[in-house]
Amino acid sequence: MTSRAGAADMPDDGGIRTPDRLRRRASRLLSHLSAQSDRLMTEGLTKADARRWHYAVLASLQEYGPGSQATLSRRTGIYRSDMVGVLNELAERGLVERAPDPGDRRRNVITITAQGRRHLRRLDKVLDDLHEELLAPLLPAERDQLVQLLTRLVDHHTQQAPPPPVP
Amino acid sequence: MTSRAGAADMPDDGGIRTPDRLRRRASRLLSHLSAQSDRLMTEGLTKADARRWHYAVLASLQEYGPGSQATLSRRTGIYRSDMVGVLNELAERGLVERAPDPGDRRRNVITITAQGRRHLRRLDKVLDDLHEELLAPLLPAERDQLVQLLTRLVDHHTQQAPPPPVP
DNA sequence: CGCATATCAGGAGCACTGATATGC
DNA sequence: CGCATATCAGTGCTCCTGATATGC
Repeated sequence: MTSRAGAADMPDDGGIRTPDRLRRRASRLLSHLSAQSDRLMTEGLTKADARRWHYAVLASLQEYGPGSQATLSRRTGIYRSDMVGVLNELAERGLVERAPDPGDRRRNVITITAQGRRHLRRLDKVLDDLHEELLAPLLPAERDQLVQLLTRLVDHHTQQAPPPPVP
Repeated sequence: MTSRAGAADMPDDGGIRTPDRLRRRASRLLSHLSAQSDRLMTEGLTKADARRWHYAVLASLQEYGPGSQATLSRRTGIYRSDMVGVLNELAERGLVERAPDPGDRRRNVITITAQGRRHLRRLDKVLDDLHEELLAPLLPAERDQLVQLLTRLVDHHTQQAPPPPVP
C-alpha cells in the first residue's frame, strides 16, 4: 500500500498548483545547484591548498590592481569582518603583501606577490576544469545563456538599494 | 595616482584571460545569486513565521503524502540530522503530526495537519510573490529557460555517483 | 564633529560527519 | 548478522550584526 488511498492523502489545493512546484521553484534550484557547485569548487581548491575566497581576492588583485581591504571587500563581496582572516591566510602563504598606506594611515594596501600570481594561474586552471565538470551537460551556447541570465539577475539585485522607509 | 603606472601592476597573464573572469565564472554567479535569493526568501518567510526548510517539508508532505523522516529527508534534500529539529519546530506549531508507525516501530510517520495545509497555502502565496521579485528582469520564456537549465544541471549532479577509483 | 577603516567577537542557517540506541 | 531509522553532538563555511580603536 503505497499512498494510493484515493482522495484521503491527496489534499485539496484548489487544483491550481502544479504537482512539482517544489522541484521547479527557482530559489530551490538555485540553492541546490549552488550547494553542489560550491562543494565541487571547494573540493578542487582544497587539493590546491586554497579556498574560494582566496581565488576571489587574488583574481580581483590581478584584474584591478592593489587596494585597501575595504576596496577588496567591495570588489569581491566578502564582508570586511571576514576579509581580515582571508588576508591573514594569504599573507601567511606569501601570496599577498599587506603594507600600510603612506597617504592614509588607516588603510593597508594589499598587493599580490609574484608567488601569488603563480598560484592564481594554477587556480585558474583548476577552476577551468571544475567548470567543465559543472557545466558538462550544457552546450556552449547554453552555457552562455545561463551565464547571461544569471548575470542579469545578479546585477538587478545588486544595484537595488532597499527603498528608504519614507518616514 | 590611481594605479595607472603602466605595466608595473598590470601583471602578465599571457593575454589569454578575459578581463572579468571573476564576474563571469558560473560558480561565482551561482553563489552570488543563490545568496541573494536565499536572503529574499528567508526574509519573506520570516515575516510569515517560517523558514525555508519548513516550506520544503510541508510542500513535500502535501505533494507526496505522509512519510517517515528518512523518506522526507530524501524528498527534500534535508539531512536526517537536521530533519529532527525542523519537525520539532513544525510539530510545536501544530503544522505536522508525528506518530509511531505501527508496521515498523523504528519509524515515525509524519502527517501534515489541516492547520499545516492552511499555513502552506499562505507560504505558497508568499513565495509566488518573492519569485516574481527574484525573476523580475526576465521574460516568461527566459524564466522557463533558466529553470530548465538549472534543472538539467541539478539532475546531472545528483544522480552522479563518484566514479569508482578503478583499482 | 561625522565618517571610514581595520579588527575582533559572535550569531544564524545550512550542509555535512560521526556516534549512539533501537528495531527490522 | 547487516542494515535502516531516529536522535544527538559537533564542525565548517557563509552571511551578517555588532563593538572597538584609530585616523581622516
